[in-house]
Amino acid sequence: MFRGSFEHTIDNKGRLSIPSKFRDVLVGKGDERIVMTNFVIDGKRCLDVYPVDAWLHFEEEIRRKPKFDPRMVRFQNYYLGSACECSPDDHGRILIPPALRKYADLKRDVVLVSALEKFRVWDRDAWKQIFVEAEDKLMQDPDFLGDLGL
Amino acid sequence: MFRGSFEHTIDNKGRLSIPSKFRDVLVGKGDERIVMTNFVIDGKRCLDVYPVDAWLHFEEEIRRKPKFDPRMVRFQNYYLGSACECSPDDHGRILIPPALRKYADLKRDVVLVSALEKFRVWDRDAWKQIFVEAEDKLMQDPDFLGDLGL
DNA sequence: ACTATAAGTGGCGCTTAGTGGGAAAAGGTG
DNA sequence: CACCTTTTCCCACTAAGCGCCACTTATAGT
Repeated sequence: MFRGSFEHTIDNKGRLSIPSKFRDVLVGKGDERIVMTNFVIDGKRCLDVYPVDAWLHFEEEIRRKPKFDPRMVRFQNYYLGSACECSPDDHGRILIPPALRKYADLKRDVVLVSALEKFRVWDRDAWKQIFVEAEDKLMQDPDFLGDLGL
Repeated sequence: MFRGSFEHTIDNKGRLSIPSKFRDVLVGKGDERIVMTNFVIDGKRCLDVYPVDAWLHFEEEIRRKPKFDPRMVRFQNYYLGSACECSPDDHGRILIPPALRKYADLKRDVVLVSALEKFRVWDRDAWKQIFVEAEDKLMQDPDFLGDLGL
């Protein structure tokens, strides 16, 4: 399980260091390969990154579902269609394909944010907006927080 | 269960001593690891700190809930996304990640305040305000206090 | 009141994580 | 087949993290 958020930078060759705490999780699985694809939350684009085993498990679940539901076709086109597998180099860096980098508008400064069994990569400014909006909306809904035991 | 509040200082490397009374609780659990994340009360930001077992239990509850409710997505981004696990060094100090330190505006002087199964870390001035505000509002609501048997 | 013990704070130095850049290898194109 | 671009592997630099030791203040016991 990934935990925490980390500010890293993409160098001018398109390489991104995976935070060592995330890499530890991958090493623990005995397979450092990851799969990344595009995603969007609240109208803001980011990348979803899965350990390869979690991704395969996810694919398997998808395969069980009705294949010709038009929504499922769209989902496959969108989410599965862009998926890209890669392995970190010996410094724990991954090379983000230009298409995905462009999609999520990743320039230099990015944030890697845990999301349970996967993590996400955001442009730093976009993440800031997502974060403060989440903070605001949550604060305005004390009942919801109360239900969670906070 | 944590109890009490303690004024400590963060050294210039970002390390913070956990009060020995809090540490005793962790030692009693047989696992001194803690998980901290950001939180906000009455518009003032602080850190929530959980013993690792309490945090895992909490995560488990979250995982049961509907994953794609937008409020839950926001909550995951905000609360879980910033969560950071760490262990105290042999003097019982933890290193607070820069991002969290900045978030809660923790400079040098902080207060660690118990909150049942977890505790919170506040900038000392912010805590002062939270405290007197709580005092004021309570005094103006004698019925509420009466219900509590005070 | 004095001593002994523990708690909190500070600082040094080694290690490792994160980043950058150059050279070799691979792949694609005219 | 030669040339150019992209990827991969390597080496190097910097700064942050972490273990260790030392000092000071608080607490407790005689």
